[in-house]
Amino acid sequence: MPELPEVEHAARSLRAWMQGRCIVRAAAERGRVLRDEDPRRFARVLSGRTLESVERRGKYLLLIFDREVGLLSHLGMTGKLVLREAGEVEPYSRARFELQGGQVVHFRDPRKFGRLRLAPARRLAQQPEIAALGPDAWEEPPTLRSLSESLGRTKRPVKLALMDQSVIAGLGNIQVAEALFRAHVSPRRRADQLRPEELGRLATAIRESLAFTLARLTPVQGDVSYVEEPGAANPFLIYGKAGEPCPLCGEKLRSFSQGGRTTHWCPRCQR
DNA sequence: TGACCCCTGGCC
DNA sequence: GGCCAGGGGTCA
Repeated sequence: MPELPEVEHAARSLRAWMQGRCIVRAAAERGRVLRDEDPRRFARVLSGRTLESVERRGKYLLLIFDREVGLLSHLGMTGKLVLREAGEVEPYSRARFELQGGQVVHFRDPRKFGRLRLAPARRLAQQPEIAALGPDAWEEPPTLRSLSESLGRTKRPVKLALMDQSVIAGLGNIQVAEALFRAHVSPRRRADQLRPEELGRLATAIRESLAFTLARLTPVQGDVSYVEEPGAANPFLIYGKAGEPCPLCGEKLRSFSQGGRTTHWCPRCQR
């Protein structure tokens, strides 16, 4: 369930698995993931192509095949790219790329919130969803200056502003909660009322939180395990830990709803 | 800005 | 059986 670190990891995995390899056959099921795209066209356009490059912008993947065919991908809530041997059945596989030599890369997505869309390679970056993104939180890390400009424009709570992909691209519910905790800033604070020292701490905290999560996702193996999956230990500082003691002060961590999503925080550390 | 929707599985 | 879930989009 991907935020920037998981998508970055997916990009690295794709490069390791597919870059320079010929897709003997591509296929996809008709339905939400492909939206209005015809699966027959998907198969026709991508079969026989070679993956040339994979880029990440925010939570989107931009794949380029043979310099001309582009594929825009978003993993949604439950999307994941996995490498399997030929003939293995992959549950919830919505699309697959059969590689020369027998392996298969599946776009697995139980909840079908993910997306795959063909577009001319040349115009991938101009697709509306990509053009609407703010600076990438990892490639163009936020600074005191960039945050004071982007957050200074909105009266929304800082939690919601940081979740807005047009403000900063790549952060989701977990990374925002973790970064605000690291910065000692309350998620309820009005974005335009943060003091310079708080913005500076927040810029650092965002980079640290992303680096922390990304470090746990490497190295690339045959399969990609997300940081938090059913049964896995929760590696985060406060996310998903409401009711447990704060790792810094021991106060009980809390959660509440903000913009329809759960926000985790420490009422004593975050002001 | 908030409500609701898209989907399915896992957990209590 | 009901609630929850890290994504985005639309509508009033």
